[in-house]
Amino acid sequence: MAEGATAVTSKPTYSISDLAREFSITTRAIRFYEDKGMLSPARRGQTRVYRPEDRVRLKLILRGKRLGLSLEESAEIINMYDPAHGNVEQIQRLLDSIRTKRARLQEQLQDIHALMAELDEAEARCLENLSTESLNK
Amino acid sequence: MAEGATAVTSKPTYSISDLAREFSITTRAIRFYEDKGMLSPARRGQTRVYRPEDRVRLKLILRGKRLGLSLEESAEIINMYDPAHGNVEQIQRLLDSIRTKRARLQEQLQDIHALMAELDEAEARCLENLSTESLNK
DNA sequence: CTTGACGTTTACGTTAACGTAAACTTTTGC
DNA sequence: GCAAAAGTTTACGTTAACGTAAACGTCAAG
Repeated sequence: MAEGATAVTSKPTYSISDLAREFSITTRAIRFYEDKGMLSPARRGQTRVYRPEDRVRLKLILRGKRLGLSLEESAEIINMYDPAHGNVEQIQRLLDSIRTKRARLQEQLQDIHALMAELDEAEARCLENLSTESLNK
Repeated sequence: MAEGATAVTSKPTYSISDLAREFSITTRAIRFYEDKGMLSPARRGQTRVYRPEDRVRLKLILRGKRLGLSLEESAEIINMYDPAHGNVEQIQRLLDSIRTKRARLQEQLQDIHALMAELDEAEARCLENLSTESLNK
């Protein structure tokens, strides 16, 4: 089961270690995300069978991690993609959390730009030091 | 000691709770950062006295947190601001880690833009649902 | 037919980043 | 001058996010 494709015409499936390899994580982590209700792969007997939608969800989880989100926060975001969300109040609260997330992302953008500028300076100082260092030889 | 300024002409100082209030964290957290070697405020007797440089360091720590960095990663970045870094090898390794950090920040930028786009879509779907919902009344 | 690669569940261990509490001293407002 | 507020150290508790290990099933290859 090196490649998960059953037929080129149908949707591909993946084993747990396929996904683990692709994203450089452990199978333990993937099962952990399932325990947390963030993944619910199909089963062939006992064995987990992942479909493209599961793979996308996993990608979203990992993107969240790269952004420093907790699994719970990622779960919240992923649930935003869901079909319908019942009543008006629920939708309002969803809108709220969307806007809150956006605000936090804006903050992160500022932080990243600031930090990048400082990395530039630090790099410049390094190069400076390297050149003066070579003069001492 | 409501305001930390001893004299307007000299550099201001801050108590631990001044900083805790300003950044909405606990004094426990601040002492914890000190335990980790990330802060080393002056002392007046037993009492910690923070100077502007300490405050800046704290800001850098918190910015790191917003970006999902571990305290260790933040410490590494903060140390990049230090005066001289000895020999050429050290500087080379510093340059390496600067470039690695930059790459990770670029990743984060991509992730943020992607996520923001998806938040836009999610918001649109919400508003859509709200309008169709109101028709059902 | 057994070995090895892959899968499963269950459960205890670990690390980071603090929270919480106790027990005590020091400073400050009135 | 004394209670309340703020400071200190020491130490155990907690949560998230897995790691690690045990103990077992399954199936294709040699």
